[in-house]
Amino acid sequence: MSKSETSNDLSFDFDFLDKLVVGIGEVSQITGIPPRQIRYWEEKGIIKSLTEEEGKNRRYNYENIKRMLLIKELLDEGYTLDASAEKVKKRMEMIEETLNKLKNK
Amino acid sequence: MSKSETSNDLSFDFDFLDKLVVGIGEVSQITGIPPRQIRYWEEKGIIKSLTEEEGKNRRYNYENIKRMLLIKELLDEGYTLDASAEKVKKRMEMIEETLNKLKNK
DNA sequence: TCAATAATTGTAAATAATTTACAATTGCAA
DNA sequence: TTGCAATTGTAAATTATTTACAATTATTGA
Repeated sequence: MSKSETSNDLSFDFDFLDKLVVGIGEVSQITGIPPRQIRYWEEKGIIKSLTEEEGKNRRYNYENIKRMLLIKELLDEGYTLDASAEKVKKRMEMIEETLNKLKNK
Repeated sequence: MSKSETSNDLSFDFDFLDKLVVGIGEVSQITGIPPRQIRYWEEKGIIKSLTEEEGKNRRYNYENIKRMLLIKELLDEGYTLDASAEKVKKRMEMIEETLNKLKNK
């Protein structure tokens, strides 16, 4: 069975995560990070919205959300924003690797 | 390690799916179903938004989205909307069972 | 302590996206 | 061709988000 077909096993969920794109309000609900703070992080270049056009609503994917959650954790641990962002970059690579392994299985 | 802690294994993704809530625009992007059609299905009672207050924007969870995708498939196969919804109900129970097994592992 | 910088927060005005309601259209089977 | 299911169109009102400018709070080194 192809990865893109619907099924009740787990292969579908990875396709789902690939397609998943949400707005700032949803990200805020999911992560507990206020929209204002998300915009600030983006302004600083810590995260990037998928939206290309100016003035349109921001869109984030799973990787973005994951990144924000990790940064939030590190901030709580006492790291600065820049240090957190740096650490997360490395951590993201590990996660990405894990997901890719599972996706191509 | 607790299920709610962040990690680079998969247990996190289930927590993520639990928290995932998206608006109608995002659902439309993810599923390919036009917002107008999603509202129509809701009007008919086929799906239900999480929003309690009238006039506020609709919110959907993972189960809702999965349901819509399954209905869309069955419609393409030639089933009526009501028949699709009925079939999906049973299919959802199987999926729910599978997810619960994995969540509590 | 004081100044400087980092991080966050507040908010008004403009714009984007969604809602409801009423209506029209399309497809199909009896 | 009639009837019903399913979908689609759209205007006006409302909700949510954006940008821009500014203020506030926290931390750190002199």
